[in-house]
Amino acid sequence: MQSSPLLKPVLDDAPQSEQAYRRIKQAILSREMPVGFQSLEPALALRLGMSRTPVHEALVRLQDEGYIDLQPRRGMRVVALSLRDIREITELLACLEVEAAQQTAARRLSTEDIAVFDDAIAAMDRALEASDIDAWNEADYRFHLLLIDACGNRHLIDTARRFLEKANRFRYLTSAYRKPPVYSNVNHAAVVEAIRRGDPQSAVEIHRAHKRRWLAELDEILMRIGDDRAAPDAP
Amino acid sequence: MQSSPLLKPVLDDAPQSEQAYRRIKQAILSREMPVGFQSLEPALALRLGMSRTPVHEALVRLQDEGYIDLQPRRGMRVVALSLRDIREITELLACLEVEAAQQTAARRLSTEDIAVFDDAIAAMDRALEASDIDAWNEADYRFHLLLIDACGNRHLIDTARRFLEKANRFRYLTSAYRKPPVYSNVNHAAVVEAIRRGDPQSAVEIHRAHKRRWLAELDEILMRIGDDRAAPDAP
DNA sequence: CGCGATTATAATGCATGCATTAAATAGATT
DNA sequence: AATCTATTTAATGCATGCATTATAATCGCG
Repeated sequence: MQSSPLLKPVLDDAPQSEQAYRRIKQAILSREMPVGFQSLEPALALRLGMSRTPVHEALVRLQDEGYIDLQPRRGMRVVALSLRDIREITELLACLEVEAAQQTAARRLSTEDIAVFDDAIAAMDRALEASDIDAWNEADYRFHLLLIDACGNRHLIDTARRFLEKANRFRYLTSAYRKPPVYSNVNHAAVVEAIRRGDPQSAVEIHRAHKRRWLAELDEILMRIGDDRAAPDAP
Repeated sequence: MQSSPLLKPVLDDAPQSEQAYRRIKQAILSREMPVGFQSLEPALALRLGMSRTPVHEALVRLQDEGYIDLQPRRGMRVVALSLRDIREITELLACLEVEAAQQTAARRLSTEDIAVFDDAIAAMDRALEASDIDAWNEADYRFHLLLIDACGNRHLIDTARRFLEKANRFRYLTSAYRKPPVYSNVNHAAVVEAIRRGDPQSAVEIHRAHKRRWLAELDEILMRIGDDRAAPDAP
C-alpha cells in the first residue's frame, strides 16, 4: 500500500516542526487537505508520527501565512480562497512581478542566466503545442520563479515567492477555465527579450500590459466560476 | 522602579505565545533589544514570566519574519539591517504603496475617509513647522498606514503593513540624516488630492515620482552612513 | 606551561503531564 | 417530551521532563 504524502517518511534531517510545517502546507497545496478540511492536533500528530508540540508550532506558522484557521477547540481548518482572495493575490503578484521584471532588466543578466529563461519558455511552448496543461503550468511556474529570483531584491523575492506559492492553490481552478495561454508565452518571451536588451522600461510595459490582460481574463473566469457556484446544476 | 516594556505586565488576555511574540518584536523595534542582542530561551522565558514553550514558538515566528536569527545553541540574535536591506525594503515598500495609492484612488473614498488623511497631513505640517522629528515620523507613519489600509486589497495591506513596520527599524537612522521633509508633505497632500478626485493615474505618478526622489536621497544618506561606518572617527 | 582529550554543563527540540475549559451527553424537573 | 442543568469527555496552552548535543571547563600529557 502506498503512503500518502502526509505519511511520506522523513527524508532530510530538518527538525520535526519544520517537517510538519512543510508536509501540512504541501498537503494543502496538493488539496490532499481540501478547503474546509479540519483536523485536531492529536490526529495530526498521530498521522505525522510526532508529538503535539512540533505540530502546534507548525500550525501557528501556517495560520500566520493565512493557509489555515485555528480555532480553540475545533483544531485547524483549511481556509477557502474566495474569488476576492484570488483577485487580490493575482493583483499583488502582478505588481510584484512587474517590479521584479524592471529590476531584473536593470541588472543586465548574464547570457547563462538568460538561457534558463529561454529553457522555461521553450518548455511552455512545447507544452502548449502538446496541449499539456500540467506541463505548461509547471513551466509557467518555473518562469515566474526565475523572474522573481533574478531581481536581486531579497525582500521582494521572499514576498513574491510566498504569494506565487499561494497562487498555486487556485492555479488548477483558473487553468481549467482559461483559454490556451498563447499570449502568455509570447509575452514572457518579450519580457525576456527586454531583459536581454537591458531595457527596464520595455520590460515593465510588456509585463504590465500582459498582467492587465490576464486580470481582465481572470475577472471573466471568476464571474463564470461565481455563476457556476451560484447555480452549479443549471442546464 | 519602572518596568521595561519587556517586563510590562500582561494587560489583555492574548495567549502567552502571542504576548511573547509581540513583546519581543516591540523590544526589537524600540531597540531595547538592539542589533546583535543575544538571548537564550531560558533567560527570555524568565524575563517574560512564562515557560520556554511559548517563547520558543514566538521566536520561530520572529525568525520567519526576519527579525531574528535562531542558532541551535546560541539562542536568538537580533539581525542587523544592512544598507542593502534598507534599500531593498524601501524599494519594495515604494512599489507596494504606489499600487495602494492607485487602487485607493480607483475606489473613490468617502469624504470622511479623506478627512483622516487630511488630519495626518496637517499633523505632518505642524510637526515640520515645529521641527519636531518624532511627531513628524509618527504622523508620516500614520499617513502611510492609512494609504495602505485604504486600498482594499487585504493581501496587499498585510504585506505592506509588515514591511512598513519593519521600516520603523531604520526610520530613526534615516531621519537623523535626511533634510527637512518638506517635499514629503507636499507630495502626500498631492496624492490625497488625486485620491479625492478619484484619479488613479495621477496618484500613481505623484507617489511614484515622490518615491523615486526619496530613493535617490536615501542612496545619498546610505552612502554617508556607509562612510561613517567605515571611518566613524574621521574629522 | 601549553595543548589536546575527556568530562561536565547546559541549551534545544520534542514528549509528556496537567490545569483549564469548551463541547457533548446524561439527567432532572416541569 | 422538551428544556435546562449537571456531569463527563477531551482538546488546548503551557509547564516540565528527558535525551541529545554543542560548548565549556577540567584534567592529563608532552
